[in-house]
Amino acid sequence: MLSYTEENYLKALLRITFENGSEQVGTNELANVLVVKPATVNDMLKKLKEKELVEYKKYGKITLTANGRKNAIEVLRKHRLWETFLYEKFDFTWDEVHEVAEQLEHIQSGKLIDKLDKFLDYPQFDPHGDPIPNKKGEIKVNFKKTLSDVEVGNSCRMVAVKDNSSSFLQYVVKVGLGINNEIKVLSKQEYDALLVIEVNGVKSSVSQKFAENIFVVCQNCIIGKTCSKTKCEIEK
Amino acid sequence: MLSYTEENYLKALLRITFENGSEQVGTNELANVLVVKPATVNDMLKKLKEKELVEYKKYGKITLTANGRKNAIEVLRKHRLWETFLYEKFDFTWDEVHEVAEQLEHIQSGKLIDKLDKFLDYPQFDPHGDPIPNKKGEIKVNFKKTLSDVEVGNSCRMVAVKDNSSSFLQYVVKVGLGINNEIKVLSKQEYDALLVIEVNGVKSSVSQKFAENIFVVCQNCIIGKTCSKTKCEIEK
DNA sequence: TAATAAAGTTAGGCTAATCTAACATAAAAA
DNA sequence: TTTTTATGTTAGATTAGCCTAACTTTATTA
Repeated sequence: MLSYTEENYLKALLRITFENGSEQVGTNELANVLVVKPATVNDMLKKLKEKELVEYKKYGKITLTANGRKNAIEVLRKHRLWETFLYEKFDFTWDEVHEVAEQLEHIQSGKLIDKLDKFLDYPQFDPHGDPIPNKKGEIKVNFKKTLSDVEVGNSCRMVAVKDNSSSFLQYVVKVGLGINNEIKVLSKQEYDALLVIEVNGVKSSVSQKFAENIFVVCQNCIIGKTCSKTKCEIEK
Repeated sequence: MLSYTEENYLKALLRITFENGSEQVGTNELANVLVVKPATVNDMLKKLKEKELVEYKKYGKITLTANGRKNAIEVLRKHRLWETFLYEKFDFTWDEVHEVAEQLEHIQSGKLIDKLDKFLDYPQFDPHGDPIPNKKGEIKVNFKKTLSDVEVGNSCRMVAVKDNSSSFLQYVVKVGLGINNEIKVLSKQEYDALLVIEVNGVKSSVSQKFAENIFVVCQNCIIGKTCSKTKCEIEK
């Protein structure tokens, strides 16, 4: 059984791994994320190494073991399921869910999580558009890509906007776009990256600048299988 | 902000208070309930006294202050709301809810509890038939009375049985009784305490022995206002 | 009422998780 | 390649919550 604190260390390691697109994590980096001193991280690392949850050598980088990763993903799964629950069932806003989910993610009960998952009808993404690991520990890819990262021929789903100016938002509406809309990228101009997209059967042309301000997720890849940080190798 | 452990001490004090029908709690008693050593309780008591959550003198008895009681009731409220949630929404059984609620009761979020309360439609009793304190901290009485404790002319609600033998349970069914049924006590024979009760409009006679094996709650009294442990002063 | 038992307290120790301050190593820059 | 900076480590201390063992006070009972 892992302590509340140990779980947080593993979760932070996983998060950094995702953000960096690399398995290698530094002591200071981890200390920053957890808001503790590097010395503290060092102590904990010894314990986690002892328990075979991380691998690291003196002055080297930290990586999660398979078992450490499994535990971290389990915590992440709980966190994101609870966020989804709070958002959908209890009218919490985007900014409110995180803090409470930080606490709820440590509740120990397999049955509770299974029931929660079922209750929410097995959601794949949390309210922030981040993917929820499934029971097997598989995670759909979501690197906070923008529409401009999507390859020609592929589809994605809009989850958020980067620019919140009203002029931009009005433009978004005009194109017929909204949260959760499926967007297919039909073509991309080589010269200026002008995109032709299709939303609800309607085709539109949008500039690169526009595309860079639309956050999307691609729902078809599992981390570690076919996707990298910048490129998403979908076969639909 | 109270720690997880401090909350548990306060909750245990409140629980003992209810069970004893007295505000006076002993160190060993508390240690037994919390499954720690008396010395540990002693240490914690100093801290709780310092924070003005309990009152006690050396070698004396422990009592909750108004503030300590308020905090304890808040934890109890959360515990019982979560039990109700697990039971009603997630198909947990009676025996499963407690362990998980022990964890959930420490989640800090006023909004969460308000929404939970609303989501469950402001329940007054948890799955065990124990009363859920309302937002103001008022608790409806429930001393795990049996049907034989109910005064003539009063009504109560069946919440459990004491005897689990099949012969008894078959008798219960025959009388038309079940969990959550409203029971009105119409009369009581002085000589042998034979009761005439009414359930769903049907009158039956039951023996004292039978009545002593039916747990009921009376839903109309607030602790500290009109009720004592053995007698429930209802004005309906 | 004196002896015994029960209840409560104190002192000293342990572990998990944190800190500061000083030190060691690796990486970057001059 | 040497110096400087960034990164990582160690030692020693602190706090919360727990323990055991020895002691003190209160309650019980012979």
